[in-house]
Amino acid sequence: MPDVKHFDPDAVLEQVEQLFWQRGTASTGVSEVVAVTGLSRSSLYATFGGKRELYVKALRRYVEQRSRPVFDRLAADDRGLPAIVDFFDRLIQARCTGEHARWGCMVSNAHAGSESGDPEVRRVLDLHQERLLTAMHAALSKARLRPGLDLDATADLLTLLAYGVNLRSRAGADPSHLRAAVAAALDPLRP
Amino acid sequence: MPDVKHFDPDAVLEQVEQLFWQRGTASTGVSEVVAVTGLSRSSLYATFGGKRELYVKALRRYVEQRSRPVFDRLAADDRGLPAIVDFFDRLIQARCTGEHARWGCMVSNAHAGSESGDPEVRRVLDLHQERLLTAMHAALSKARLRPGLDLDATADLLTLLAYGVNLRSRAGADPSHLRAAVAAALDPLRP
DNA sequence: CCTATCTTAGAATAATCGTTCCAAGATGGA
DNA sequence: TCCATCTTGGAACGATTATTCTAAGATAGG
Repeated sequence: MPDVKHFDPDAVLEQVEQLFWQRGTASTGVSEVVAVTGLSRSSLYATFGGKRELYVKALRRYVEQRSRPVFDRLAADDRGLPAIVDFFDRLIQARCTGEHARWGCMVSNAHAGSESGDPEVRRVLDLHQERLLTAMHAALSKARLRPGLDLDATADLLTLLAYGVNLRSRAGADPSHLRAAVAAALDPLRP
Repeated sequence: MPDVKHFDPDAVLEQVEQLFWQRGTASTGVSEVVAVTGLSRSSLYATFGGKRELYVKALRRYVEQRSRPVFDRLAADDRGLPAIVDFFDRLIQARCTGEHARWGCMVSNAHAGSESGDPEVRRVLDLHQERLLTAMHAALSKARLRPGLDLDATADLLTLLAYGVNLRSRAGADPSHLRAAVAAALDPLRP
């Protein structure tokens, strides 16, 4: 039997994900990927393909490993509006402090870059959007809300708000302002 | 007296602005700038400096020539909520149809890219944000609103919503969904 | 221990990057 | 018309880009 890989592909993919997340794909060279991962170019290309495929795989990993658990928690939370408040609190916390502060959201970043022209990337963006929308809708449907409220439109609104938070947090937005804006969106929903 | 320029610098800057707006700075080469403008590299560098300064100048032009008039109109509109409805209608129209459809907003795009790390770029982003916030606040302050509403927080919310619209429009978001989301944000403001 | 088969390190590739340079061309006051 | 002074076209620059290739190293069944 032949030789086996001398590294864990998913651990490497996580490093690559963080690199592309923080700095984008267009302004990150393969040399930097090599430097960060410690892999040789041969191993990199043999395992993941070219730079484009590497980026798509890293983006997919972000959606599955980072976004998915958060969306699932939101969808499964039965508390109603507090579930949504919690979602935004955690979002703002993650975007403004800690390890990934001021990195924004990798998917939101992909929207604005030239990578969004790639059909394969676009499909990942749409998947992300649809999942967030669905989770938000589920959480909303379990809340006691002001009568006559349009659930679909409100879910759309809160989803767009999340994208706005992601974007502005990258430019150093004040977390307390972000929290106040979220409160302004959620307060009028109450009966 | 020496020779004079054989071109109109602002007309060229507009072409460059559109190039960077649509494709971003990291994935647009100086060769493409040369190709689109018809200028020689000498003239380009003598007039605008290097690529970075060219991008910043193009971004500044966007903020002054594209955003500013729209924000001014919003701030000067005395109709109250209809002024804000109008702002978002025009925004969604511009982002989803016509000449610049699916380009997003150059400033929003800059948020997500690596260019947002540049302090000079950051200052332009902050200026844009502050102007939009101020205009939104002015328009809100002239509206008949539900009592007890937090004007500052609501202005923050609507500003973030605009960024969300900008982002999602680039990925082909359905304009009618965007309009419904905006309506969901504005409806509960009414008394 | 041998060897078929894979992985690895790193040199080499051609293309493109942003920038500079120089000679030729254009300008308008003297 | 002459000329000092700027602009212009385009070649040239070294650095960096993504990708490929080759030779050496590692592996595990026979």
